[in-house]
Amino acid sequence: MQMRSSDAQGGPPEAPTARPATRSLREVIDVTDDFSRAMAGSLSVNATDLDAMQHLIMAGPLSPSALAKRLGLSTAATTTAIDRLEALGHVHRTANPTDRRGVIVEASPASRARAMGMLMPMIGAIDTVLDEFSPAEQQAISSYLQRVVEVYRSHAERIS
Amino acid sequence: MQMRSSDAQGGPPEAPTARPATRSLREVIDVTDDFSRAMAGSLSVNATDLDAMQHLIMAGPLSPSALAKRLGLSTAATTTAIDRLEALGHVHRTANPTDRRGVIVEASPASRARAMGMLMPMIGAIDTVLDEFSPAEQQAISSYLQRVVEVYRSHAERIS
DNA sequence: GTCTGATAGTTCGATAATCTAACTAAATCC
DNA sequence: GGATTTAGTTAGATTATCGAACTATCAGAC
Repeated sequence: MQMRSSDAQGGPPEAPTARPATRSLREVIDVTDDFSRAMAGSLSVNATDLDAMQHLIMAGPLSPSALAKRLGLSTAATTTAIDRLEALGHVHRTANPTDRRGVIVEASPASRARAMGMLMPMIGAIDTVLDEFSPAEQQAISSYLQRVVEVYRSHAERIS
Repeated sequence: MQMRSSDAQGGPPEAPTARPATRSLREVIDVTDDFSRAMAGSLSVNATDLDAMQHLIMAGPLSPSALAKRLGLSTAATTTAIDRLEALGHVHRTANPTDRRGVIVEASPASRARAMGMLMPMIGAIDTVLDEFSPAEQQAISSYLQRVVEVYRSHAERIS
C-alpha cells in the first residue's frame, strides 16, 4: 500500500480539504445514496424505478410523459419503467378520461403505503433533528442550505 | 391536467411536508445530482466512471479491487470502467512493484487537473458559504449535518 | 523446495436499462 | 376535413452490469 502523504515528484493526490461542515455535507450526500439503495432493494426495484415511485408519491398521478420529464428519461425508457413497476404491482395505468391518447400512472395504495412507511419516519427524524437547535440556529441552518443550493446550481451551470 | 389538491375518495397523494430546512436539504441532495451529471458530461464519462475518477483523485492511486470496493461494483465491472477511463486518457495502469499479480490505477495529471478545476471552485464556494455565518452558527450547521448523517445511517440500516 | 489453497485481475456470456427511430392513435389547427 | 402535432408504445442497437471461468501469482503447510 502506497502512503498518502504530501510527497514530491509525480504530482501526488493532495485532496482538497475543507471545514468540518463542508465535509459533513459531503457525507450527507453520500449516505443519502445508501439510503436510496436500501429502499430500492426493499421494494425490489432499481434506482430509476424508485425515483419514479417517489415522484408518483410526491406529485400524485402523472402521465408517462410528465414522469419522463421528471426522471430525465426518454418516454421509451419511461414506458418500460412503468411496465416494470406495474408488473410488481407498484403502479397501475388508467386511461386519461379527457384525452383518449393519454394514460395516467398512479402508485398503488399498498406500495405507496410501504414507501411512505420508509420515507416518513426518515423525513420525520430529519425534521426532528432541528428541534435540537434554537430558533436562531434553525434559521442559520436553513439559510445555509439554501445558499448551498444556489452555489451548486451556479456551478453546475458553469460546467455544462 | 389533473389538479393536485386535498380531494377526497381514493386516498390522494398527501405528500409529507416538513420545515424549510428539511425541504432545503432535500433540494441540496437533488441539485448535487445535477452537478455530478454536468461534470460527468464535461469529462465525457458516465456516472460510474466519474465516481471512479473522484475516488482516484481523492484517495490517490488504487488497485482495481480497492476501487471496486469503493464503487460497490464487481471487479469485472471495475475492469471495464478502468478500460473506458484509460481509453479516454483519464487514468493509466501500472504494474504493482511489490505484487506481480497486481495493478495500480492512477488518474492522469491532466484529467486530474481538469476534474479538480471543476471540483475545487465548487468545494471552495461551498466552504466559503460558511463565512456568511457566525462561529456559533457554523457550529450549529456542522452539528446539524453530523446529526443528519447519523439519522440517515440508522434509517438505512433499519430498512436493509 | 514444492504442493495447496487463496488472491488479483481479466475475459466471457448473459441480462438489464437505456437510447433513437419508427409506428399507431388521437387531438388540434386552419 | 385534411395536415400537423402530441401521447404512448414498440423495435433494434448500444452500454453497463453481473456471475462464472480462467490465468498468473502469492502465501502457507509440510
